[in-house]
Amino acid sequence: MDAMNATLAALGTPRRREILRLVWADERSAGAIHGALPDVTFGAVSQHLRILFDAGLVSCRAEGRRRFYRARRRALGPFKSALEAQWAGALDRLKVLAELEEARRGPRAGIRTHRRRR
Amino acid sequence: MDAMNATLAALGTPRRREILRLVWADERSAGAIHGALPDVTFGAVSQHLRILFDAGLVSCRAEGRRRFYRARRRALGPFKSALEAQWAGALDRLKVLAELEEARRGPRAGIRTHRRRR
DNA sequence: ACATTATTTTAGTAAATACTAAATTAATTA
DNA sequence: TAATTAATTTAGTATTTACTAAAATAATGT
Repeated sequence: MDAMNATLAALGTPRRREILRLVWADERSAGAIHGALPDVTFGAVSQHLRILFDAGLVSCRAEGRRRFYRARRRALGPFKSALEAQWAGALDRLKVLAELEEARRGPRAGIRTHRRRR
Repeated sequence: MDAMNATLAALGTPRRREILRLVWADERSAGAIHGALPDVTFGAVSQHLRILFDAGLVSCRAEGRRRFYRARRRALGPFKSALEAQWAGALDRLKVLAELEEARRGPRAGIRTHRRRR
């Protein structure tokens, strides 16, 4: 997969754009990112971070047991301004929430799925 | 779904970017687009065209029984230059083919799926 | 060593997606 | 009118994806 495909695939979901936004201005630990996204598990956040990292859209700095992520704004090139423009609107956060709700998929929180071996 | 989400979701697959490229410089009929994509059915192309149209990334002009599609380059804003840059490379067509092959999903051509009522 | 904390990875599930083949719609032509 | 052509839409399937919960990994602290 070339860089363009990885970039556009990674940016193709509202969830990952929300994560990218959280690490846009400052770096944040994976746990802090998860804390800002109350409707998703830590595991899911970690998976999205990996996709963003593999696409080269975020950097990762280990410090102790934490890992700090930060948007690689230069790597986003022409997409940088488009994302910033969208995030500029004051009511945008509400739109993003509605959009996330609309775009949700997969099992819902609290639904029991399966049990793993002990 | 806001415009940004529709745009990035539509651009998120190599197949739709390939279609967009085909209608980048000149308009083409749906059939001509299908003709340039030998590994996909006309129906699948039509579905992709609808997604691109709904996202506002292509325009559609009916003439007789044909429909001519064309990229709405202005609507692509900051993505325009990124796409053009990727398409500029001479060997890019080969890369796109490899990428499409890698990204293929769904039933393969020739596999019998089901039979509809007569 | 053991427990705690932070994160990743794995295994499994539900939903979305990309696709095919067939049916349908619509415009043109015989 | 019926046949032909161009395209869309529908119904059904396989694959991918986004997710959860649990297990595993890794660093730190006791």
